[in-house]
Amino acid sequence: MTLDLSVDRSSPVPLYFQLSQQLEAAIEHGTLTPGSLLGNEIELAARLGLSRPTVRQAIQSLVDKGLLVRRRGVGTQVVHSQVKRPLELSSLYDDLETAGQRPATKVIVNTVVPASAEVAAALGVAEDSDVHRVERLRLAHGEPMAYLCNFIPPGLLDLDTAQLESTGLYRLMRSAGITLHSARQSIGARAATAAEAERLAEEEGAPLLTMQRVTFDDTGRAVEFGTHTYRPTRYSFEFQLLVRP
Amino acid sequence: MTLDLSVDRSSPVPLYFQLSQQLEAAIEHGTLTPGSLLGNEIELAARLGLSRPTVRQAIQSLVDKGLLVRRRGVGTQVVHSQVKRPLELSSLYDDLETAGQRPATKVIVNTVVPASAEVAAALGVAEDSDVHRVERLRLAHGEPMAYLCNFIPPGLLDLDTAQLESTGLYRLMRSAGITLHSARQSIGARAATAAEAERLAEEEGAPLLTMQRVTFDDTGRAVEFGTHTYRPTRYSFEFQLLVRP
DNA sequence: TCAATGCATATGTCTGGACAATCTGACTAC
DNA sequence: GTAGTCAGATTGTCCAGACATATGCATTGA
Repeated sequence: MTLDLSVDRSSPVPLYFQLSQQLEAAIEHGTLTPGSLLGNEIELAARLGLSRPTVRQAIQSLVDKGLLVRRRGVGTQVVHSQVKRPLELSSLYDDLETAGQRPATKVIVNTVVPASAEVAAALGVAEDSDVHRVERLRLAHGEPMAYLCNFIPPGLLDLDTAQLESTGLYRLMRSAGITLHSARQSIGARAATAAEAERLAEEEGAPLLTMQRVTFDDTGRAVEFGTHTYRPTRYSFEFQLLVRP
Repeated sequence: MTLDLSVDRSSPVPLYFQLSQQLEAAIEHGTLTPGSLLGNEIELAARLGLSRPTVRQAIQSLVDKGLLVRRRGVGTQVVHSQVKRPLELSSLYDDLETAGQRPATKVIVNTVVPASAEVAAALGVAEDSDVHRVERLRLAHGEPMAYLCNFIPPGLLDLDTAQLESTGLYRLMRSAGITLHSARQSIGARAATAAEAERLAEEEGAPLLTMQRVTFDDTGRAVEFGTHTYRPTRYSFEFQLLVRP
């Protein structure tokens, strides 16, 4: 069947982006069935009144997302597998919200402390200089799910306790004009200490999932250092990986 | 300082790739210092005798890797942060080897079994149909580090015990002509059972790091389903994330 | 029967331009 | 002095082609 594609040249949305969105919708919707060929680029460009580079740019963006596979001499195929979303720089809050769980946050600590050696190294600030320290308990359906301890360099954003309880840290940062760029993560496990067990309603010695993360903005500045502990019976890290060709 | 860039038009290596490699090397080597502007694309193209799209393609590939940031009206900047490598579809074997540890593998089980419901669903094969089952103990410096249980659909590759002990599963697959494309992973934690504790030289009830993974090739076929348990005192998952703009 | 050759097809690479959108900084007007 | 305006610089988007190269299939040859 011929796909119903069209572009609006009067729109400020780039043409390649209009096309890639329509193709992605068609894949998502099942109009483009997995394994089917997309039809060659030249003909597609002619049909839409676009140039081949523009069509290629649209296709390439979907290849990067893992939705399409190109084969020279063959064509462009729709990957047929349950590709969800590749791993994003997401916050636990957003994860929970999209999963339909209603996340709640209880701010335990929201203060300014001198940076320890570890925090100073992670954030790239001087030792003993002031940094924000935020500790939060994240709940889902009223049950504790994770304990989040974060350090934030001063002057980046207002850390209002009420705001911290109503949304996630990443969302606050983005709305403060910070462009998140990359993060370095480490995921491990260890036995709960007595204090941790108490906070998360677990037993001492119970296995906990741990995550440490340093987040950088697009200037390379560290904007956040976090040490999180999760209840493994309530949470696990799920993500999709793509090979870089 | 002016960067020493050049391209070899007689080489079969694409021009944009030659350029991106030289730029990456310069960044890695410190010749291009973090935060410095790259100089505008037009002038760079003229200096190298290339067209602007070619130069843009080279730069774009480094932007995708997170090494550069473009800003309209400003220029292209070298990100200054310890960007290592974004998360790749890597095997534990390769990870250990590049970390300088000498990995060893002991194949515990290498047989063919009927697929359980869980395995059949993950691999997309019929329940009770034959699949390979491989169980391996991965050691580093003679110490057990992880217990790997994998299921592989039949007919994909020869599962030779000697080969499994001398290299990793992913490497075997790649050399069998399989093009790995994506994987769906889940990382969690739980307490060790008596049997698991014994295999990994831990105590019963000790926290273990767990990973489940289904790997797909570029046709969307599932080529491997694995259930791994790691000793959290010896191993953690470390990776770099990039935001997709 | 099976292997080698050749051809059509599709993507990969590259060119040389054009105009638009955005950011920075300097200049001007109040 | 401050705010608004404008010009220059730079990347973003787009075009119309050209040739290279890998793939799959049909044809040809042994």
